[in-house]
Amino acid sequence: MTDVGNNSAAQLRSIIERIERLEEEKTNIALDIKEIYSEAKYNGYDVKALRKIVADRKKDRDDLAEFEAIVDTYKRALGMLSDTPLGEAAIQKATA
Amino acid sequence: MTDVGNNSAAQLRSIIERIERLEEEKTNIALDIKEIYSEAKYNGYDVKALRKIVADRKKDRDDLAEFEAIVDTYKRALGMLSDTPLGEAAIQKATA
Amino acid sequence: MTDVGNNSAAQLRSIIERIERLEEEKTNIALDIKEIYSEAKYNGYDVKALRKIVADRKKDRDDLAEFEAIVDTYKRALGMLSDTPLGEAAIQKATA
Amino acid sequence: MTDVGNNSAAQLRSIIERIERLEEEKTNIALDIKEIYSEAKYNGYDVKALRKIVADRKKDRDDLAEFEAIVDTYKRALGMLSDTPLGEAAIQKATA
DNA sequence: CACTGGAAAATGCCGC
DNA sequence: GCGGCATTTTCCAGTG
Repeated sequence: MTDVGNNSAAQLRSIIERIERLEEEKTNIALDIKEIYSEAKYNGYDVKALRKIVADRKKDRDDLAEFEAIVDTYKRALGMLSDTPLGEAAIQKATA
Repeated sequence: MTDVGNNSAAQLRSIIERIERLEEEKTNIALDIKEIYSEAKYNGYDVKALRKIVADRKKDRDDLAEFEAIVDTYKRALGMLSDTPLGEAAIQKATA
Repeated sequence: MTDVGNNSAAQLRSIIERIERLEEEKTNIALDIKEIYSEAKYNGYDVKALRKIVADRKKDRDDLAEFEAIVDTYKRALGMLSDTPLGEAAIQKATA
Repeated sequence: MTDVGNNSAAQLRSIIERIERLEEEKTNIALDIKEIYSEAKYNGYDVKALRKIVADRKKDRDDLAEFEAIVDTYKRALGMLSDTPLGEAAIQKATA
């Protein structure tokens, strides 16, 4: 086997193991989340409602992020004007 | 608003925030995984094949876990025999 | 092998095969449904909206079925009165 | 209302009704399957075990399909060699 | 009658 | 940008 081959094998192993390590962490976190929902349920909360709240709040955040991305795009399009009163006005008009 | 109400609101807030914190961690880990795949792709690896390797290895682990669960069931079925030479022999035969 | 054993094996085989045959039919129908959605999408329909319509109509049907079950319960509770004007009036009042 | 509107409405109705018809068939088949499990349970079979058998057999079929897909890929990769003795030998070796 | 486990549906992601 | 695929979420029946 060549050195290249060895390196490739070692590199491949490294890739796979890093991924598996992270997948495991992800799974554990998912379990933690489930546990919180379970506790909440035990404490009388409606889990479905909780999930909806979390989802809605996430959607709000995503919408906000999208909005800010648009604002950034406008800012970039406006270039150096963005930090002048005129640029500000343009942005405010565009994002009203 | 009553104290109970305050407590409930605080408790609810705590639940939601803990979940959202964990969801964020989970998302970040997912991003890390994606990044590893991206790097691998950049280094000439076939991402689909890598995913298959990871999935197959996971499948192997799951199969092993299932097998061990069956073994545990057998062990339980054998009950107190399990700590006797006879029980040991039976288990070893069953799990060979 | 005993006759009982044979019968059992044959019976088991029959059970499994009948289930698998039905599962296959079910899968084929699911594929047909997917195809209709695909065609609809190709024709410019919003698949997500279509799915919602189907779900809502199903819910309506279920609600109607539930309603009719309640009516039946009332009718049964009212016994022979159910086919008299008085019974009708009672049912109408109860289901208003 | 325009003719186009009418056509669209009719088309939409057609789509929805075809889907609902198929959904109903699917539900009926699911009920048939449940009935078979119920009968089996009544006859002393372990339903959970039956489900596992069905699932495992399906898994086997899926694995075989996947394997054959890989073989097809190899065959395609071997291209025109496949109808020569050398190509045949290679394929047979690869799929042994 | 609430809970768990399993089927079905929906969503998001990836490559083409 | 779309279809296929994998994951996630929802739904529901069986069970204690």
